Formats: sequence, C-alpha cells, structure tokens
Amino acid sequence: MPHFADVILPVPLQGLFTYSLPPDLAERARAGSRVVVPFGTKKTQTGLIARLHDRAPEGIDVKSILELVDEEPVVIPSQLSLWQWIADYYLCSIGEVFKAALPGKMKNSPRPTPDLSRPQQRISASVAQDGLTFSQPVDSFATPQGGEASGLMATDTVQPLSSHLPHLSPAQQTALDSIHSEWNQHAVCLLHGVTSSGKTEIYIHLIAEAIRRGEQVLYLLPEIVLTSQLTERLQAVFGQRLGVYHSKFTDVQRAKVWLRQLSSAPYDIIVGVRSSIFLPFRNLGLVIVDEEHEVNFKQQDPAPRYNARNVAILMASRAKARVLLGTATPSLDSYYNARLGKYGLVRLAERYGQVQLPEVEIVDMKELRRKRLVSGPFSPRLLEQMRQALDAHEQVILFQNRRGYAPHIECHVCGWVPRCPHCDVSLTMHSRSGRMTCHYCGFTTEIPARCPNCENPELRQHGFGTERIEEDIHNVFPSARVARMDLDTTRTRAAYEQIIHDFAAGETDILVGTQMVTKGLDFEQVSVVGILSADTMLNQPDFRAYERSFQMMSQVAGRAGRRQRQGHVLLQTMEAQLPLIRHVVAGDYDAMYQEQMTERRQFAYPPFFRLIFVYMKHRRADTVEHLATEFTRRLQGLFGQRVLGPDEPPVARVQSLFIRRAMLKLEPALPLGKVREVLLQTKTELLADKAYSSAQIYFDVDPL
DNA sequence: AGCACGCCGACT
DNA sequence: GTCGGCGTGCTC
Repeated sequence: MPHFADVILPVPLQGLFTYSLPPDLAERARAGSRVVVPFGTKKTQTGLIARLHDRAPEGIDVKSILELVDEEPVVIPSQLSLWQWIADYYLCSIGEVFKAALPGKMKNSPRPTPDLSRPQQRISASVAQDGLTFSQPVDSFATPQGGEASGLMATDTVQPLSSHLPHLSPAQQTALDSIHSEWNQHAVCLLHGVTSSGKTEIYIHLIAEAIRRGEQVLYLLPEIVLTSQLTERLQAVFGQRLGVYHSKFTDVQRAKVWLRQLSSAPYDIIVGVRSSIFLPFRNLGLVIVDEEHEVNFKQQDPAPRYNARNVAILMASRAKARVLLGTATPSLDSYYNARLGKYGLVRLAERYGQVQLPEVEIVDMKELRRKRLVSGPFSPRLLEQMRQALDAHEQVILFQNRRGYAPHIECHVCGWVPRCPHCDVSLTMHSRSGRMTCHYCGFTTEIPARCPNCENPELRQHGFGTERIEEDIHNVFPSARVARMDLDTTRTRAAYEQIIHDFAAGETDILVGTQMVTKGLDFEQVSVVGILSADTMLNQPDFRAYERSFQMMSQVAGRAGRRQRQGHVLLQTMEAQLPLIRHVVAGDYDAMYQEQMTERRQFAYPPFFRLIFVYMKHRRADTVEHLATEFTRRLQGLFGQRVLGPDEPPVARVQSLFIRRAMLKLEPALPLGKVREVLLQTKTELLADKAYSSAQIYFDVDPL
C-alpha cells in the first residue's frame, strides 16, 4: 500500500505537492482521483493525484490528505501525461493546466473544514451532494437520468449510419479518396477547400467511417463557428452519439460530458471548442480541426497558453489517430508542413452546387478621398451595389474590424484625447450607451459634454466602428432592416443565435459586424459583401498582419455567392496597389504564401524559426524596464543574437501594469529542453531578487 | 494565485 | 490610540 501521493494543485507553482495517505485511503486512492488537501495556512484545495509512491520526501513537513473525492479516477493516464507535456512545452505549471482542463464544478474547493484535526467521516456528504463526485461507479453517469444519455447507447441498437450520410459531389468524393490515400503516408492531412466547397459533408463521411471502426472522434472548431446550425446538422446524422462541448455551457453540462466520456458508454463524437482537447478519450481514432488557421485555437490569457490545434495533433499521434485540418485559407505553418511533405495535402477547388466564386472589386479610397468623392465609410460604388441588392431583395454583409461608435474622440482645439487611466490606449466611444470604454480592461466612463482640458464643447469623432456604420446605414437606407454582430451585441449565446437566425430567415437585410461575420456562416441570399477598410487589418504591428488580413478578407468574401447570380465583394482600401490586395482579388492563396514566406525567411520568423515571448509586468515602469533589460542580458549571454529586445508591446500598459517583452527566435534544430530550463531558471532567479519580487513573468510559446 | 504577516496614514 | 494600505514571503 502506498504511503504518499504527489498531488497536482490549481496554483501557478512548478511541480507537485507530496501528501501522506491515511491508511484507510491508501488502498482506495488512485492516480487521477481528486483529493481534498490542506494547503497554506488555513486553506483546503481540491487537487488531483498524479502518482502514488513510498518515498518519503526530505526536508518537508508532509501533511495528510483530508478526503478522497473519487472512488474511480476522473482523469486517465493519457490525460495526465498530456498535461505534463503541455506544462513543459508551454512553460507553465501543471497546476495551471489542471485548472484549465477540469470544468469548474469538478475542481471546486470545498469550504474549509471546521475541524481539520478530526478524521471521522472522510467522504463527507457536503462534498458528494453536488452530484459530480465519483462515490459511485462511473457507469452510473451513463444512465438515462441526465436526459441526453439515453439507454439506447449500446452500439448494436443504433441505426446504421449510412442511411443518413449526405450525398457527395464527384469533387467531394475525389477529395475524400485523396484524404484516405494521404493518410497512408501521413498522420496529418490538410484539406485546402475553397469557401462553400462542402468540407462538412466530407467530415461527416470520415466521422461515420471512424465510428464504424469503433473509434472516437474529436471535432474541433473555433468558438464562433459552433452554432446550433452546425450541431443540429451533425445531430441529424449522428444523434445520441454526438456530444457538444462549449465554453458557454454551464459547468454542470460540461462536467456531465466529461463524466460521460469516462463511462462505458461515452459519446463517439465530441464537437467542441479549444478546451475539448482536455476531455478523456480512451479510443481516439480521428481528429478534425476545422478552420485550422483560426487564431482562436491558441489560448491567450491565463496560462496555459496552448494551441489546441497543435495539442490535438500531438494527442492524435500518441493515440495513433488520424488528423484532418480543414480550411479555405491555411495558416502558413500548416501549408508549409504540407509543402515539406510532413502533412498530406488535398485540394477542393470547386464550390458545392452551382455556386460561383464571388467577384472581388477593389475600391481605391485614397483616390476617392483625393477627388472628394467620399466622406463617410461608404464609397459610391458600394452604395450602388447595396441599393441594387436591397431592390432585388438580396442580403448584404458589411465587415468593419472595429466595434463601438468611434475608435477615439478628440478635442479639435487643444488635441485632448480621452485615454484609459489603467491602460496605454485611447477610449472607444459607444454612442448607444453614451459612454467611452477601454477595450483592454473594460474601464468605462461618461462622454464629457465639453473638453475637460480647455472647456471647448466640440469633441470630434475619429474613425468608424460597427455602431457608427449601423447608424449611417439607417440614414442612407431608412427602410432597410439592419443588424449588428460584434462583441457588444453577442454577450449571450442566445443573442448570437438570434442574430444568425434572423439573418438566415431573411428578416434582416444588412448585417454589419466585426470578424464574427467572417466565420463559416453560409447564407443563401447574400449577394454583396463590403470590406469597409482593409487598412485597419493591414496596419497591425504584427508580422502575421498580412497573413491574417488575407485570411479574413478571403473568408468574408466567401460569404457572398448565390446559385443564380455571382456574388460581389467590394474591397475598400487606401492601399489599392498592395500586392496582397491583388492576391485577395485573384483568390490566389499560393501567391500570398510565396510572398509572405520570403519575408518570414528573411526576418527569421515562423515557420522557419520558433518564437518565444517573455512577458514582464510591474506597476512601476522603471522596475519593469530594469527587469526586462536584465532578463534579456542574461538570455543573450547563453543564446546570443537569438534573443531580441526588450521592447514595449503595442499596448505597453494594461490594468495599471507596465509591460515589456523579450523575444527569442530559435532555429527548429535547437533542442527545446535546454531553452526551457534556462528560461524557468532565469525567471526563478530574478523573482528571488527583492527588487523584482512583485513582478509578473510569463512565457508565450509559439505566439499567434 | 491566495493568504497572512507586517509596518505606516486618516479616522472613532 | 485603531482600521487598513499593499509590499513580502510561503504554500507539500
């Protein structure tokens, strides 16, 4: 019987914590089971047993485990080893991975036990009553009580799948066959299929095949594409075999899916967002990553800053499963891997049905402004196309990559601009609420009636956000029904679904929105798409700005197109001569790829080099400056000119903390183990210095 | 990340 | 004379 357990705790500290096992728990404790342990002075935490052993740790006052929450593990060995891989690769603690992995309810820390010294009732009623514990055998969670877990799950009683499968066009069938033959050589295949080429039907066939072989499928999607339209379509084919895992579901719903995957009757298919890579899979056979180029697959803020696409590829290789990456606009990274022969590559160049690719027309805004033919956000040409579409009872999508009313306001007498008191950005004006908001920290304040600096009552608005566009459309086309889709109008899943539903049902004529309107939505009646300003995307200070602009513009352009008439895309830009704009017009992905790859190679950026950012934050600018200089100096001592910086990120102060960053450009051949060790070591050393102890230091590996 | 301990300003 | 600011140190 083991005497000790190494426990993962949801804290940003490296390593595991060793606790002793009381004899009555020792025989029942298992790796992967949750435990309640004392941590710190008077706190208890819910942790997870990583391993059991008999080696008494030295020089540590070992405490005892208080409770065993689960009789059966809730995390299986393959998950534990994946967590460790994520912590190692993305340079964070395994506790941070644990925190991100488990649905909230399953890692809730119980109230501090009133008397910790009294051992008695170990699995207390207070812990078990939330219904999310494993005091009972796991299979009890696969029974019909939950509603969605039907008793008819046994494979032999489910209807044959083939009767529901969608018909494939010859082009789709060819692509499907090619994917199979690519999989003979490569575990990962990239499906480069133009918008509306019918990738989903191909996915459905592949999923059905995997299920017939008795394998599980993970179907990853970026958050925004996971609409009820898609899940209903998949549900129609796969019914009860399909589980959905979404961040807007409640904790209880997510915990139910998790426990169901542990049972003897798990879902065969999980359709889910980024975090569904953390679900337990005992028999993974296929991973589909749809819209693989999406930056959303990378978690940005709290650690672990993982890329779910890349983790999914690793998971699949460990499970000997196949991977299909699907997109109309591949990430340069994936396309490069395909060109290198690391991934298979299959193209689908034909749109499904008789839908034609849209015609893209450049509108030279610089020229129009010079001739004073345009003042607002719409060119005459766009207005003309919109009017035609409305007259023909067709729909319009307008894409403007900025929410709010005006990106900033300015006193035209003294030049005063309202800025966020906590962040290094100007405040965005929102007219509906009559307020100005910081898009970084959420700080909000009233719009002043006059300039607080010089009392001038005239404050000018600069630029156009989606809210302003919506208002302008009302003025130009008073009878048109307009909807706006951005972060402000889609706070709830219901509101988001409502906007999509109304537009699909033809109850809205014009949809204005941010990036959200570019994502995998197909509307039959859209004949005109307007990209109001390509420049807001092109001018981002980021080496991926052109790649992203191409992806966004191509994706939104792909929303246009009907069976009868060719769709029209109007691309308004101040940089009409830019080669990238021509590539969008021509739909020439390869030209964009070649051009960007030349730059990436020249400036030592991905996919030729691996990037790691070191972020440092402190409430004092001089402290963070010194820290950043010292961190960079130490790294340069070991890694030489691979280390750049420190510099200020585009927004150099957020939530009252000053930010600096150092950048590492590492050649692919460089073993990561040494780098990892040095980075963590340097961080530890510098934080041990009193001058920097209240600073925050973290790493962003393979940033997007 | 929490949380407590610990040493300096505006309050009953 | 106290309540509380957040700097500092620790968590098996």
